[in-house]
Amino acid sequence: MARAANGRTTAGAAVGDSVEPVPQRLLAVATRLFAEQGFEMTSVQQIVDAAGVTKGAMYHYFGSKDDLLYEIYARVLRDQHARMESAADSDAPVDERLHAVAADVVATTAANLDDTVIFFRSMHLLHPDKQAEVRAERRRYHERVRALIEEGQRSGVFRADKSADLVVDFFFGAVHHLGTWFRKDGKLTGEEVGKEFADLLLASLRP
Amino acid sequence: MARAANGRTTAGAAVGDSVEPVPQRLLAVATRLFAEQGFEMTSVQQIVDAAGVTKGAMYHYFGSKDDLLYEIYARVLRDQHARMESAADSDAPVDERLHAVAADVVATTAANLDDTVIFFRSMHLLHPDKQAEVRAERRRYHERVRALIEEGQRSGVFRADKSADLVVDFFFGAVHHLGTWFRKDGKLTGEEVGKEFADLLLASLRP
Amino acid sequence: MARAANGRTTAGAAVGDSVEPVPQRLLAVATRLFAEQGFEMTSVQQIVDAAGVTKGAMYHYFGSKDDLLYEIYARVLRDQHARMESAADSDAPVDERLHAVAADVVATTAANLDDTVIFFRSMHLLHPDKQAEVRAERRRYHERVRALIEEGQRSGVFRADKSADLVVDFFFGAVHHLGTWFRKDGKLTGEEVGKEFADLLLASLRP
Amino acid sequence: MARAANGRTTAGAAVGDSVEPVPQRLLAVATRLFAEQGFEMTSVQQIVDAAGVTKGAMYHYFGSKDDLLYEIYARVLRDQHARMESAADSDAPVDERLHAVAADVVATTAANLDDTVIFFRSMHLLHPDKQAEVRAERRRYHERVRALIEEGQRSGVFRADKSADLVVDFFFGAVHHLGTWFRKDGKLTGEEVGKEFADLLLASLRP
DNA sequence: AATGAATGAGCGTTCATTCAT
DNA sequence: GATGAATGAACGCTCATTCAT
Repeated sequence: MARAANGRTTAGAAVGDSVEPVPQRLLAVATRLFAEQGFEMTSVQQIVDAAGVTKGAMYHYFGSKDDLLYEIYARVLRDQHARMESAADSDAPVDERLHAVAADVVATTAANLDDTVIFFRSMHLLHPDKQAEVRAERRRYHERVRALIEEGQRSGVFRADKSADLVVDFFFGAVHHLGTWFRKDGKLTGEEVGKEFADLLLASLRP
Repeated sequence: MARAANGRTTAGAAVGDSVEPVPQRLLAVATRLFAEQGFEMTSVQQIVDAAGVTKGAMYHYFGSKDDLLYEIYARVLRDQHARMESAADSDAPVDERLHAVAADVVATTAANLDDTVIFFRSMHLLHPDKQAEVRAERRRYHERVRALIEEGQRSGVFRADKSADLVVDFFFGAVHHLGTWFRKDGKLTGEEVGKEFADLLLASLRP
Repeated sequence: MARAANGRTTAGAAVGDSVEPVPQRLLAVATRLFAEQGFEMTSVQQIVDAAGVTKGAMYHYFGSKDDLLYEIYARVLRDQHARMESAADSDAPVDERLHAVAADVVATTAANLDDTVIFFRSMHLLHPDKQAEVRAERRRYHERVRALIEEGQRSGVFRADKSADLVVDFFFGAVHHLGTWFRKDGKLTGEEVGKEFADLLLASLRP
Repeated sequence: MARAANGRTTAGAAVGDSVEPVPQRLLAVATRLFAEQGFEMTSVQQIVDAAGVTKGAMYHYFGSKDDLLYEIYARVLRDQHARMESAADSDAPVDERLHAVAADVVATTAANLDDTVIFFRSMHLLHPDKQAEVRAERRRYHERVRALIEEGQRSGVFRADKSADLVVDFFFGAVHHLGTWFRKDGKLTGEEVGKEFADLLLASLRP
C-alpha cells in the first residue's frame, strides 16, 4: 500500500480509515469537530487531518469551509422533513398524529444532537443567501405542524384560544434546546423524552 | 467643537461619544455587535472604533475579548436572578407564583434579546473556567423554578406524573429560543408572549 | 525578468531570491538579523521580507519565531560536536589532542561568530524545554573535553592540582566570549587566535 | 496608614516595603527581574509592581526603561573600576598585583552575577550612544590590566611571546562567562574561583 | 483526483510612554 | 512628587483559500 513521506496512508482502506467515501467522511468528521469545538475554532487543517485526506481533496469536493456547514444542515433538514411528512399524513386522529410528530421530532433531534447544536450555534456564520435557504426549509417544516394544530382547533380537539403559531414556536423552542441538557447517557432516552414532551404539548392544548 | 486629525472628538460630548464611562460604553457596543455579527466575526478593532476609544483603553478595563463576553453574561444573569427571586418568594398561591415567574422571565428575555442570543450562540467560546461559573449560576436559577413546580406537585395543584426537571427543561428551552423568532416590532409584545407562554406552561401542568 | 506589482520577483533567480530552498534561506537571514539586531528587536516581518517570502511560508516550515532560534542552535551544535569528536579521538598524545581540539573550537567559533553571539545573548528567550535540550547537548560537549584533561592529569602530562571542570569552564568562557572582541578583519585570523588560545590553555596546565 | 482602592500601601514603610529610597528600590528590583527573565521579557508594569510604586513614579526618576539598564551598568562599572585601581596600584611585585587584580575581579563578578548576566545579554539593546559610553569605560578597565601584563613582560616575570591584548581577552572572556555556570550555592565560593582562575592566568604567563 | 507550498489579510494582544490632574 | 487612564504602533501568529504540479 502506498505511503506518503509523512506516513499517512494514501490509498486503500487502512484500519480506522473506513471504507466510506471521502465526502461523507469529511462531513462526518466536520460534524463531530464543529459540535465539540465550535465551527470557528475548528480549522480546515484539523478536519482534513481527522478525515485522513489533504486540503486539496477537501476543496475538490466542497467549495469552502462554509459549504461544509451548509451541507450538514441540508442533510439533516432533508432527513427530518421526510420523517415528519410520513408521520403527519397518516389517517389516525389529529391528536394522535400531532403526538406522533412531536415525539418523533424530539427523538430524531436527540439522535442527531450534534447537528442541532451546530445549527443553532453557527447558522449566523453562513452566507446570508444560504441562511435564507435554510430558514425557508425550516419554515415549511414548522408550517406543517402549525397546520396540524389548526386542524385540531377547528375540529374542537384542541383549545382555540391560543395562536397555533405561538404554540409551534413554544414547542420547537423546547425541542431545539435539547442540546443544552440532553445527554445520550442520561436518565431518559430520546424516545422517552419525546413521549414526555409530546404529552406536555398535548396537555397544554386540551380545551 | 474641537476635532483631532483622526476625526475623533477631543472635547465635549459628541453623538456616540456620550458621557457614559468607557467600560459601560464598551460593554453596550460589544453586546450590540456580538448580537448582530456573532462574537468571532466581531473584531476588537470594530468594538473600540464603535465605542470611540483605542484598543489600549479597552485592555485597560478588560483582560481580553473573552472577558467582554463574560461580563455581558454576568450582568444579565445578575439582573434576571434578582427579578426572579422576588417573584418566586411572594405569598401568592403557588400556581400564581409560577405563572408570574414564567411570564416575567419571558418578558425580560424578550427585553434583553441580544444578551440571550449571544449567550446561547457563544458560550462555548468562553474560557472553560468562566463557562463553568456561568453554568453554575444558570443552574441555580433553574433549580429555583423546579422547586416551585415540585411545591405545586406536592400540594396537588400540579400533575405529579411529569418530572419537574423535565418540565423546567421544556419550558426554558422555549424561553431561550425566543431569539430565533421574537421581534420587537412583531405582533405581540414581550409581556403578551410572556402571558401566553405562562398559560401554556400552567395548562400542561393541570392535573 | 517578470516582476509582480509588489516588486518581488516571480520567476528566475534574482539577487537575494537565490535558488536556495526557502527554509535554508530563512535560517540564514534570521541568523544574520538576530546577530545584528538581537532576537527580540528582529520582527518576523523583517525576516520574511529579507528572505523574500511571506509570513505564511515561514510558518509553514517553522512553528514559531522561537523555532527559528532553536534550529540555528541545533545546526551549530551538531556541526561543532562532529568536528570535536574526530579531533578528540585521534591517536596522537593527549596534550596534542587537547591542543587540536582547543584550537579547532576557537577557529570554528570564530568562523561562525554570529551563531555564538546569538546563542549566548538569546538562549534565555527560548522555550524552557528547548533550552534544556540545548544545554544538555552543550554539556556533553564540555564533558568530552573534561575527559581529555583528566586523561592527561592521570598520565602526569598535566598538573593535577586544578579541577578539570574548572579548567573547562575557564577555557570555554574565553571561547564563548570571542564574539565581544573578535573581528573577521582584525589583526589575527580565527586559526591564529585558536593556536594562541590553545597555547595558553596548555601552558596553564603545565605540571 | 493610607490605602488606595487597590489595597496597596501608599505611604509609610510597610513590611517588605523597605526604607530604601524609591530610585534605589527600582534599580534593585529591575536588576533582579532582568536577570531572571531578561530585559525584554520584563515589562515596566512588572518592575513598578514589584517595587511597590506606580509607572508615573518610575518615569519621574528614570527617563525610560532603557535608562534603568544603563544605570545598572554605570553602577557596576563604577564599583569595579574603583576596586581594581586600588589593587593594581599597590607596591607589591607585578605578578602578585596581577594575581590580586584577577582574583578580585572574579570574586566581585561572582558577587554581582546578576549585573554581569544582564550586561552581556542585553547591552545590544541599549541606545548606541550609551553603548559606546559603556564600552569605553570597559576598555579603560581592560587596558589597566593589559598594562600590568606588559609591565611583567618587560621585566621578564611573564613570557613575552604572547600578546598582552590577547591574554586580557582570554582571561576576561572566562570571567565574563561566570554567569553561565557559577552558582552561589555551588562547590566553590567566588573567592575560591578567583584564586583558581588567577592561578591559571599566572601559570599561562610563566616564561 | 489530489497535493502541499505559499499567499495575504487580518487577528487578539502587548507595552513603553504621555499627560491632565 | 505622583497617579493611572489612555495612546498608538507594533508584534507574533492563524487560516481559508489558491494553484502549479
